[in-house]
Amino acid sequence: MSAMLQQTELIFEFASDRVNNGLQLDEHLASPAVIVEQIPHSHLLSYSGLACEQTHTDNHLLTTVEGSESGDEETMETLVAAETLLNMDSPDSLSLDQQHYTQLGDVITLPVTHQLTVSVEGIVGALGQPQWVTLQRETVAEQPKKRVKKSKRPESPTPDIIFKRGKYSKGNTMYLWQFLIELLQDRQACPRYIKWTNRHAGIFKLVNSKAVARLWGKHKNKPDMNYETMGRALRYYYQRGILNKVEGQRLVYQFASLPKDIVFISDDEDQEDQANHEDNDEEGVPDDPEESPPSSDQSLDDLGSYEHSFPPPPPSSRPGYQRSRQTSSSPATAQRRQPSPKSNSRSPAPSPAQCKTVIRPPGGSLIQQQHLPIVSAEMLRTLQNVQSLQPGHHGSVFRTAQLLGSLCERQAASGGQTTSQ
DNA sequence: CTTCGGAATG
DNA sequence: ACATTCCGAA
Repeated sequence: MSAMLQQTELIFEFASDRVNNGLQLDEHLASPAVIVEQIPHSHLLSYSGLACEQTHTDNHLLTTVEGSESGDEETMETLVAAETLLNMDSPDSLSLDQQHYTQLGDVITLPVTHQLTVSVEGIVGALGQPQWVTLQRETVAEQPKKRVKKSKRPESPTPDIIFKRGKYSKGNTMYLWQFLIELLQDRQACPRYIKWTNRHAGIFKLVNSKAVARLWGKHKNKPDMNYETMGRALRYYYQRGILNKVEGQRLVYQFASLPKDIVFISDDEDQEDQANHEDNDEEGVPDDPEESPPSSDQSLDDLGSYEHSFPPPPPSSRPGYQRSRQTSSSPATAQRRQPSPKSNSRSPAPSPAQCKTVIRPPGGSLIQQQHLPIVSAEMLRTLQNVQSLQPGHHGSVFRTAQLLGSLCERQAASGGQTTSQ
């Protein structure tokens, strides 16, 4: 009983959480969250849908604009205008926590989040830890009651995500990798600007690096952000074991370790393209132009509200991660960093690996704008996904082999390994 | 154009 | 710590 409950709660929870970073959409989500408490899923969704309608407009706009803009800068004007609008009504991903929540009714939202968080977190006992890390820490050993040290990393990047009102603290303290993950879960960006090329392996491609960079810049309020700059940040991730580069393919990177519970949007089982064909990444998705020259972007409005949150520790199945925590918490599984001047032995940053990001299913998510939300199925799926996610730990640096390995692992794991559960 | 790191800076 | 900027070099 409690188990079920928790899951449900979680889901809701992240719905609200997600809001925070919602690039463009957020408010709607918040509302739902509130409702959640009182109502069961279906209702929740319905509500969300309603909420969505409002913002829907913006989203639409955004989408359109971005789509056209993505290809070239010529559309700058349009883009700018769009952005402006966006900003006006929805501060993209930035500070939704405070403002939005407040406006909407933080009272409600906050409580909900808080509660959930507490429940989940409480178990884990992670006080200042980022959601993702939370699990890991616990598993690892975490020196449980050692919050004595808390002072150590009080301000950590995503420390208070949970307890605080939302996830990322007020400003938008989302790391780039987090942002990317979110994007990958965002219907608006996912297939179009960024997409999984092999979800199991954590490999993704920045189709339209420019657009992604722009979004990132928007998020950080750095108008001048560009792929080159963002790329540098990305490169730093290699050393930190957060990302790896998939060589051969151009804008393709791989999460060294990816969250156990990411829910992938779009595609159902995905077309894992291993690395056989080097460059055929698109297929599977029927209609995305991606980088197609023609500017006719059909972008409809999928809008994407991505929700993400941390998963609760499944009650019945506690994730006993098998993660080798050799170096304490190194996410990257002790990957060797070539230079590694300093020995590792510390990985403060929340690595994606441990994080549990749960996303919402696709479908309609809350932002269905026009259509009414229906989500029973989705809910189920989400749950299932959450439970059945696999370990995909370590993604090493190198592609093909790794990929295959991952696949194998996955399969094997599903067969009997267990790890995750 | 993309990719890679070093270096300085916030 | 985590980027952002700038930069010379593949």
